Amino acid sequence: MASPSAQAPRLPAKWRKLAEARCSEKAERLTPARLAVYAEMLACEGPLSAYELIALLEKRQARKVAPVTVYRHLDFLMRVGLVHRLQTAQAYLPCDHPDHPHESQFLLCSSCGHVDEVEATGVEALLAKVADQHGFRPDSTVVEVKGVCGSCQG
Amino acid sequence: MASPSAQAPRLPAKWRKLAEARCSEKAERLTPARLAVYAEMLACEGPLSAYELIALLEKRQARKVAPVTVYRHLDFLMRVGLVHRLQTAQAYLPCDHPDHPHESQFLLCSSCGHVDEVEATGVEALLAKVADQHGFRPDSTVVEVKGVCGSCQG
DNA sequence: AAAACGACGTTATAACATAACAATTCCAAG
DNA sequence: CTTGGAATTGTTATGTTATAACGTCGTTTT
Repeated sequence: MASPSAQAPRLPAKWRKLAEARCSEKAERLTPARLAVYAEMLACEGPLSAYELIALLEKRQARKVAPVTVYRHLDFLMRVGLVHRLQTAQAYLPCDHPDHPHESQFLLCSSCGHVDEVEATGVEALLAKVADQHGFRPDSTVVEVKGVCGSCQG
Repeated sequence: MASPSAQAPRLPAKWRKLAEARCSEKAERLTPARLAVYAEMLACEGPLSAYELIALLEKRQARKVAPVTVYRHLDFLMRVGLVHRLQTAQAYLPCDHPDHPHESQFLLCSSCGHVDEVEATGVEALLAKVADQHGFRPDSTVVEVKGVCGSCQG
């Protein structure tokens, strides 16, 4: 039988601890399968489509992985705040600082594909103000900026 | 043969003028097929998925409409700035004020489905500033806020 | 007129996501 | 400890969204 390391990439203790913390906060269970998906995403260093993730998991685990399985794990990881969905890219990205719940803004480089997750002070407040001016009560916000990152500007 | 009004909903002169203006600015051709799609979207008063739009067009024109056809027309309409795509809803919406090019923010009511397109001063500027602080050169932005609109709050 | 280009039709397929239901595992209450 | 309920996972199928590839037609440009 294969060793555990063949089942999932190494997950640094720091991230595992954070994951456990987020789950116990919400009384959610961090199962091996869920952890394996999270670890795979962290190992990848960048956004992944659901089907790219399926391909990686199938390679890693040497068996078929049904789409619905991965979507369920992704739903879980988003529910507990460990993963974000990039709405403009139909892709998923591990949260950069899962130590606290938050709304983020994303800077997507159209040249290299890198995504920077930032938590800019003022953005959420401004959007809340704008919503209020229109009599709108906001629940969640999506802010994604496409452009060219510093490294890709000659 | 059917009258023209059976082929497309009535499109107020004002909107047609604006559409023509936007197209000539960009040296794009406003063909009858493109106009028909735009008119259908305006007649609907709300966001439509591509396939909902296909269904409406098929009913209106009494013939099959291939998805690729509608997607091409949508691409065109977005290119000239007459239509926006709601990234969080995979849906399309005619621009509320196509008299000038702009970036918008969208307020999506999760209760009634209404979408308010607003052009809040400061939002784009703030996002530009945030991007700059990260050495990022922005090309386009997506801002979508989910919540409950005024009418739906008891 | 010929070449180049853009628009549109047609067929097929790729990519993304969920429904429905069965089987299993986990955990808490009795 | 065992039993019952709830959450998780497996399996199969299907629904939804979007694009690829290629041909034809019509207009514009040379």
